This record gives sequence, C-alpha cells and structure tokens, in this order.
Amino acid sequence: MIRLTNTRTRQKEPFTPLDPQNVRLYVCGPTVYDRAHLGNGRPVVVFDVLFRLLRHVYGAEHVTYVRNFTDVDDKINAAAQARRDSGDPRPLEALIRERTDETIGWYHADMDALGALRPSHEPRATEWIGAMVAMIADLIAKGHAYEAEGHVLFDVRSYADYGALSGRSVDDMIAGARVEVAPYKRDPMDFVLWKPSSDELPGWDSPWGRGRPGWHIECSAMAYELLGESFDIHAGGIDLQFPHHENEIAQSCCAHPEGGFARVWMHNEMLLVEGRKMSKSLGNFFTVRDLLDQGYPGEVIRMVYLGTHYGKPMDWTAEKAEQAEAALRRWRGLVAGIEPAPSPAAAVLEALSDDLNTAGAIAALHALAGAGDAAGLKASAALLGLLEDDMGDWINSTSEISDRIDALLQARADARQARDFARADALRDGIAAAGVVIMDSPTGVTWRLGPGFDPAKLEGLA
RNA sequence: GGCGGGUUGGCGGAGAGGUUACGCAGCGGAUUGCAAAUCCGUGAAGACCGGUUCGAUUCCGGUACCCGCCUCCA
Repeated sequence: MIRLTNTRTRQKEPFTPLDPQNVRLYVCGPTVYDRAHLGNGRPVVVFDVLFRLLRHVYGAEHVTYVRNFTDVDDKINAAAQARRDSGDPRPLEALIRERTDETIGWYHADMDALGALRPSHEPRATEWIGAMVAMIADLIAKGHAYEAEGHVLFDVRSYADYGALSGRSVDDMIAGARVEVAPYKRDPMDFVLWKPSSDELPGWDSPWGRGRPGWHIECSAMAYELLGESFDIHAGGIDLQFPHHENEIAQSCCAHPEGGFARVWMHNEMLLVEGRKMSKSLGNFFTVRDLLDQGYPGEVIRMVYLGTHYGKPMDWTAEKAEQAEAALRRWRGLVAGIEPAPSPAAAVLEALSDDLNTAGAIAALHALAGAGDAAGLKASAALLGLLEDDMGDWINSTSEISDRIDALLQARADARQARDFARADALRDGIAAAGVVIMDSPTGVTWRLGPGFDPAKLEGLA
C-alpha cells in the first residue's frame, strides 16, 4: 500500500489509482531556455523514484508518465532575438526551434546522467497549441474566461474553489497587494490564457488574433489530451503550487467539470547549497552539467538528492557528495558480478511506499550491505535507480591508471620486502593522497578509487 | 501584509506516544612492521515555554529563530 502526502488535503493518504491498469502521473517539466540547474534536477530524480515505484507495484506497462517541455516563453524569445540581432538571418521561429531543440538535448543528456528514466510522453507546448486554443474557447463559452484587448483572461471569480490548493482566498491575495493590475482585467487576480504577439514574437493564429498561450494553459491542455479529465498524480516543485498549479486546476476543472483533474498533488521542497539559497548573486548557482563536469558522477548526485525526504529543503554540500560517493563505491564493490535478487527487500519497498521515504530506503540499503546481502542490495537499489549497470562506469578506472597504481603498489611491496618501511610508507601515503584506497590483506593487496580520486597526484610518485 | 514549511546527537538525516534508526565522524578492541581497508563493540539528540497523558522528542497551544511562496522560477 503506497501512501503519499497530498498537498491538496495536507494529509498523508493511501494511494488508490483510478485505474490500476493505467496509473497516470504528470510532472511539470522545464522551460527550455538553458541548462537545468541543480534545483531543476531534484523533482526529476524524486519523481523518477515515484515512477519506478509505481511501475514496480502496478507493472511497468501500466504506468503513464507525462512531463512537458515549455518551449513558449519570453526568455526563449529573448535568446532567439539576441541571435537574430547579432546577424543571424533566419526567421525567429527557426531560431527558437533551434534553441529549444538544443536545450532539450542538454536536458535529456543531463537527466539521463542522473539515472532518470524517460517519461512515457514529453509533449512540447508548441505542438499542442491547437488543444490550448480549443480549451480557451471552451472556457470562454462556459463563462470562465473573457477576451479583452487581444488578451484572453481567466475569470477567477467564476471559480469558487480558486485558491483551495494553496490555501488562500482571492481576497487574501489581493490584500497582499503585490498583484499587477492591468486595466483590462476584471479582477486583479485574473490571469492570462492567451496574449497577443507582435511581429517580433512567435505567434499562432487564433479566434482572438495572432498570439501565444499563457504559461499555465499548456499543462491543462496537454494533461487533458494525454491523461484525460481525471488522473492520479500531479507533481512539481513547491514554488509551482501558486500560481501555476492553482491556475491549472481552475482551467481544467472549469473546462472539464465532469472530471476531477489530478487527485493527488505532490510538491517537493526547494534546494539549498551549503545552507544558502542557490542564486547567481551569491555565486553558488550551478547546473547539473557543471557538477558532472567537475567530476561528480551522476549517480552520486542522485544519491545526495535521495538522502533527504522530498518534502524537506535539501542542502547540497560537498561533504554529502563525498559520503554518497564512498557508500556507492563500497556497495558497487559488493554487488559487482552479482545477479540481483528477484525482488527488492521488503524494508526498502515499505520505506518508499511510505510517502517516498528515500532516506529511510537508503538506510535499509545500508542494512542489506551490512548483512552482506549483495543480491538483495542490488535489486533494492534499482528501485531507487542506484547501482544499475549502465550507471556504473564512473567506478572503473582506465587500464592505464590501473597499471600505474599496480606498478606503484609493486614498488611498495618490494620496499616492504626489503624492510625499507620509510620508502614503503611514503609510497603508500602518496598513493592514498591521490584518492586511492589501499586494502592490504593476508592474501594480497587490492585497491579501489576513493572519493576525490585525482590521477594527476599519482604522477611524480616512484 | 497574506499563505505555507521547518527547528532531532559533533555533522547529515528518518521512523515511532513507552523498546537500537541509519550514514559519516569519534572512542575501545581485533588485525597490521606502523597504517589504511575490514570486522566487532560503544558514548551522544530532538529550539524554548506551557498543556493533554501513567508516560512526549513524537499529540495540542504559544514564543523565538530559519526558510519558501505571493513576480519568471523545480
């Protein structure tokens, strides 16, 4: 029995799919204007574990996972416009498409490196404009939206439950007084479904003239087309709870009052770096690719993400990465060449079933490792997307490095044989300082690469 | 101003109204030429003030501090 914290009800609830033959999950994906930063990776990994858990429980072919690409956005437009200003003669639409194609390629590469399975569908907003226009027209027809000065706006006063997800009333929000008031809005909280595009901006023809969709409508339209008017789980970062998810609910429930839209809402908490909010001004802003390029294996980053429950803020620290790497190296040594057990350990499955308690699941993995249950460890770790064969390349060294280390260890062995302990210890300390863990045993010497292995430090040792 | 979340041992980080979380580090031991690795053992906690209870770190209320959202944002 899976239990999930439902943001909508603020309670942990037993999860019962609408249709166990087709469990449906929607996660808000990235706006594709740049590399995914570390914070973007957290929901991807967290809800990838949810995807894996659902596949395990209901069968891989009985879970549908949709994650969108937002490729209509002013930042994308600006990036394309900048390219055009610098002399690129191609039309804006082509430049935008090139930019978003490139960014999606990066996104896939980076998320693949984190061990995230590809969703069942990854719709791009620009390919579903027709569905959005249809939904907007329907909302106007049903009296939930209105046209004003080329814009189409959602009428929040027409939907009594507006604000229910985030626990605010329209009046509360207006009292907050930071709402941008446009003269054509009936209510300051009304939000844009469609906005006009000038000639320098991408646009599509619509009953309201050439324009482009507002941000929120794409998720409503694509979720409806791919998952139906009711589905099981909608997830994303807590920062999306308001206004994005609130607006999605308003649009979807008004357009399809026969359905309930998402039954369970899940939100992951934000990410900190060394205890502080990640921001460009603090100089602690980095992308997943930055970390990968610095030599942090994707699997290590993934393990750090999963070390904190998704509902709490997660602090990225170099120390955590080091500990995760050390544990993974030990575990990979343990499971090398081992066939996974037919099913994951009950303790791991129970932890994950309890509101995706990944930290608890990792503790259970430690217990399996401690008990020497390599087959169980490998099968259980797979549920978390860890210790999988295709993610283990980072653990292996090249034969060149391996030969170098073997040669140094042979020199040390010779020195020990000659009882030249000063030289033997100097070699040992030098090898260890490079990040190689040396393991002496009665049957011989073995070694493995430890955290922070730096092959350059092996140079100069002899 | 409005809404929401958090505060656990040296550090990270879970569960549970009463019984060991777990990991890292530390300490003791085995082992070692000395170490490392490994194995065995081990001390240490729940912001503050009240309340409920036989009993609360776990439930309720308040205080303090921290954080997020309310504007593009995972």
